Amino acid sequence: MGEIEEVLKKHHIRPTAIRLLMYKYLRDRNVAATLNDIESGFDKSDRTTLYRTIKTFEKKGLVHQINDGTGIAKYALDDKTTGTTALQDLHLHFHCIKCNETVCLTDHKIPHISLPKGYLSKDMNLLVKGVCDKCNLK
Amino acid sequence: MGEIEEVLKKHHIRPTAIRLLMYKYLRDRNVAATLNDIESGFDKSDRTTLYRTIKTFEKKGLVHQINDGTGIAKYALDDKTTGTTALQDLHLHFHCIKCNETVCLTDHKIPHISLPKGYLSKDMNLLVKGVCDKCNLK
DNA sequence: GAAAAACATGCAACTTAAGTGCAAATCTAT
DNA sequence: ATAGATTTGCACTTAAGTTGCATGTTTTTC
Ligand SMILES: [Mn+2]
Ligand SMILES: [Mn+2]
Ligand SMILES: [Zn+2]
Ligand SMILES: [Zn+2]
Repeated sequence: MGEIEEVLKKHHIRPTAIRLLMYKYLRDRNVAATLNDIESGFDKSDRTTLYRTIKTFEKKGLVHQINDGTGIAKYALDDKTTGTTALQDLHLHFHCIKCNETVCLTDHKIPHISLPKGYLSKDMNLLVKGVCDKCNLK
Repeated sequence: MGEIEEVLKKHHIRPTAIRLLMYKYLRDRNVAATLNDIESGFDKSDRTTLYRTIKTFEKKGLVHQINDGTGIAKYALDDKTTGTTALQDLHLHFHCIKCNETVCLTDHKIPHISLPKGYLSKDMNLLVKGVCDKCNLK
């Protein structure tokens, strides 16, 4: 029961009711969620609170934002199997142009990229657009 | 004089005054432009017209949209040094977190990426965030 | 070359995601 | 218990993107 509570506390997030619910929501979902998705997942709560909650999660390193080219921000829980959040940790994101869903391919890392002289890399995002396995079967 | 006209015609775009100006604007710029950038570059013209012009350019394969994570669409001319617009052609984009500018690194291609079984790739976007050469010197 | 059709432009209005201000509610620490 | 800090909910704002429609311009047809 207190398992999620522990996770939040470890990230210095006070475990309020909504935060516990949102964490569960994100954990039980296997695709990235927009704020609208999250809002639809809760009957009761207010959009602003959900917005600030996801931003708190993001700031505290619990979720990461994904930009899949649709212009609408999506969010997914960080992969906590790797203890360290190094730059090597950067995985690729896949956006399906049929079902519009976006997933983290956490074990597909971004290969090393060489940059022109003078350029310094701090972060990377590799987005692949195409058709996902589910949509491919149909 | 008719050089730009020829380029537009080749892409089945009628060479109106605004279109010629926007093409020139984009060509003489070495960083990707937002619609606001373009708007600021012209004293006279209307935002909607500029919007539809850039969308026409995009549809006809003259420019490509770049999503650099700022949430604001940017545009840059396609690289016409390579005659073919194949999937191999995909280059990487660099967004400087200091000056907020985004550039096409057209000769830095995206390396081959393997996907899980069933996934089909149609397009890719590799975005690197960091500090550009100009900002690095300061 | 005039008329019709097709396309481009400008203005206003709409849509929607994102973000802010502020007061009420809740939680934490003294 | 009280004071201080944080969280929540509601109203409102912002800004990019987009569409409808009337007018202007170019191209095609006859
Ligand atoms: Mn991810
Ligand atoms: Mn580019
Ligand atoms: Zn799909
Ligand atoms: Zn810079």
